[in-house]
Amino acid sequence: MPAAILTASDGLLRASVHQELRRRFVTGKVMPGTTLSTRGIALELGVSQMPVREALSRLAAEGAVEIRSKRRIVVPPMTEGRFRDLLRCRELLEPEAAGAALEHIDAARLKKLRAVDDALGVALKGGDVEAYMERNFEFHFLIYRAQPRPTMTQLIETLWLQFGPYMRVVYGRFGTASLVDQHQLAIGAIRDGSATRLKRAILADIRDGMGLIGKSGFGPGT
Amino acid sequence: MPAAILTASDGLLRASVHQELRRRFVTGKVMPGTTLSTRGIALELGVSQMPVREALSRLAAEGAVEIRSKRRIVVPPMTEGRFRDLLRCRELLEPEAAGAALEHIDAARLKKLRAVDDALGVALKGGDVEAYMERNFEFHFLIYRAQPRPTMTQLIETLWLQFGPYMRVVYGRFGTASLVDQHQLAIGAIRDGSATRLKRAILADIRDGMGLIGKSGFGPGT
DNA sequence: TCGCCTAATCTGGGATCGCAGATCCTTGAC
DNA sequence: GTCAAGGATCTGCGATCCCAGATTAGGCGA
Repeated sequence: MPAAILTASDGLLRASVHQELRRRFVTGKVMPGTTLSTRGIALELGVSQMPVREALSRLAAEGAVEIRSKRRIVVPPMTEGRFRDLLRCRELLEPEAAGAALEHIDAARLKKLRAVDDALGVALKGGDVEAYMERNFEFHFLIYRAQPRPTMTQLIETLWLQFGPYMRVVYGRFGTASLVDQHQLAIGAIRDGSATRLKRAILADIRDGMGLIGKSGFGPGT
Repeated sequence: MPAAILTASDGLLRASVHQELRRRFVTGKVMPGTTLSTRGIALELGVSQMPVREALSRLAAEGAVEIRSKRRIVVPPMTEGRFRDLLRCRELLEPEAAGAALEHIDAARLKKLRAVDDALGVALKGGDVEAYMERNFEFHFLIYRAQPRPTMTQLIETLWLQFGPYMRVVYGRFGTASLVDQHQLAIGAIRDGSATRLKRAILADIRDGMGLIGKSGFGPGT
């Protein structure tokens, strides 16, 4: 049952596939430890194996999937070491990106940010994990992508690609109820044009996730 | 004339091809504006188009090559905006990576660093641009890779992948004579275990390159 | 001699085929 | 009932084929 048939109308088929898989990763629609197969995804998406192969190859390059020995493509389980590593990179890059983006956030984008944050709040209260992750992704990258230059944003995306599946597990285990909406602070900082406060809000938001992780631990089931 | 025939003995052919192309980029063996062809590289490396395609696809994902419209894969020319963007990321990540790596650099690695720096000094004096770039890459990543966790190093590698071709142009235009060997300061800082001085040395080394760029400009020929 | 149009060629992208190896399930022996 | 062995099957990877489109060069007309 092809849930989402991709067509070549978008241009490059491989790009569509990559985009679709990427979306699934950052929004936590795949779980760590899952094994993926080119043929399976190809069937599901209604395309040939070829574009799927190249998309998975790219995801492997970005560290989102791991190609074990042969014949097995898995979403790597999170370990404490890898988690700390990724977190350190996020703490380094994301506040910086937000600070650089600040001056490029116009009124229209700020309005969109508020709208996304509203939707995020609803998902948060309702305990809708998937919606929360989608909105959260949208919120952060609305900020980062405001920068005219994309390099740093691309680096951050590869980090989210690796975090996504694991965050989904953590949220699924603990729910989103205990999350504080740090985004309000970010919006306030943007409104006031304060880079310092914006950076601090982003940092706090990142570390909020870490709080949950600390309670969760890194069992083999993750 | 197949300068380097790759065989599947290494394991995955696509990985070998990717590695080989990657090496060419970071050491500046390809020039900005060059067009690459899958068939051409496949012939040169003695492999089929397929591994080359996937390798180029990965390089495109990493920003090292650009797939224009259709039928053209080019090494993107450097622009001032892109350059500043990449530079900012390097300034942010590389000193941090070096600082984190410091405690993991043992005597053996330090000895290797000195050896590489010696070879680098020879290349610098002799004006051998290619050798200089190879040694320079080796030097930096001997430090960064000392970290037990690879994420930050991988991010930095994608930056070098984009810088490499352009640095080659700059060095080719101005020579390496005017470069100061900042690496001695780095080695001294490592010997003394001073993270602060190490970070400063790395930052200075990065900005040294920028000095040349400032004199070079971003003509359409780049 | 110059310019435009067309055809041949070369490109990348997708589909399909074949292979080697790993996994898994069945079946048979104890 | 249990366990192991062997085959069937499914996997990813590389090779090859084919197609649409873009580039280019050559030829024809003015």
